[in-house]
Amino acid sequence: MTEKENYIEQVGLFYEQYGLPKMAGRILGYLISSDSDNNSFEDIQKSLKASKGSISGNINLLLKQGMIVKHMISGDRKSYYKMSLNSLESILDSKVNSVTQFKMILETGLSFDLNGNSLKKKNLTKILNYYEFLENEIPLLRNKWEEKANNQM
Amino acid sequence: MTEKENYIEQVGLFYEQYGLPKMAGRILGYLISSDSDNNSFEDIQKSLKASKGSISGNINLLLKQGMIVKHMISGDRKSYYKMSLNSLESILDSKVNSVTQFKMILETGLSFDLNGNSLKKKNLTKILNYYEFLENEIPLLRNKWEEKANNQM
DNA sequence: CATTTAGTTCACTAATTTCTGAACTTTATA
DNA sequence: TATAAAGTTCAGAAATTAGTGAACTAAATG
Repeated sequence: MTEKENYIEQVGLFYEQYGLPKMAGRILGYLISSDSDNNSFEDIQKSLKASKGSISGNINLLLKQGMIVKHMISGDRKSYYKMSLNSLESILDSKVNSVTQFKMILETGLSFDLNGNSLKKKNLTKILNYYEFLENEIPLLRNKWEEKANNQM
Repeated sequence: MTEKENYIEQVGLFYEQYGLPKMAGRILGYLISSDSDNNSFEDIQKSLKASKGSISGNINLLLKQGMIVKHMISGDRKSYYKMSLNSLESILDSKVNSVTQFKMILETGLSFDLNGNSLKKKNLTKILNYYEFLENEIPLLRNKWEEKANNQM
């Protein structure tokens, strides 16, 4: 196994921790370590020595999640893929989403606790406050990044 | 299925999205919606109608991840569990960790790209900057929360 | 219009993860 | 010292998820 192949496997394992199929992680590893932005389906499939079915499914998964983008080259009917830049802000957006979801879960759960003065309820309310804090702060972070990114251009 | 049982299943599904076993999520749902902080192994097992083995394994998983804590009651040899408060800050810490890991992955990946001036390299460097930004900002967020939490007491 | 190319779909298989239940350990009580 | 209680461990079963490969669609080319 070359050093690069080994790297690609590591990226696969890294993303597996976060719930993606290993193959999707390998595709990201391939895109990160490749020499160009023009990575065709075929390049990816041959490099990763996997079936067309698996590459197709995982590419579409990554597209749906906004982690990669597809682009075409005129006069060429292959599809090309690269890491997505526009997903940077959306990473924080989706974070806000899950924070909001969890807040709702906590609120619903607390509504089952009839004994309103319990220590338990107080503690969970603290957790609720924390998620509310994050819900407010993350969009500020998003703005801060956008400003910074604009200034750099 | 009672409304509460239904809630517990929903929490199970919510956490499954984030890579926990459904049963671990159900345990969290049970702890959130229960009337007290003193939830014994037996309470949990009987409520969730699952095997002792599964409850044991999943409780220990949640303990290891710092999502719940165990406490004892004197004169009683059962173990009791509740949601963990001290994990609030550690949520952000572990976020920093994974950001740092991903930064390393990007850096390693870029080192395979020999064509140093490519557009691709420039774009990935932007992603790298973003993760660097997060790596710096998240600890500030942690501090801000700590201050706020201290003032509230 | 036949052929090639690029990729998708899907039934089946393989791999992995989770759950169960019975045997076991450890500590407490009669 | 037997019995009980509380939880752990682990082999095997069940369920879920991922990957393969062959048949298929759609678009482009000869």
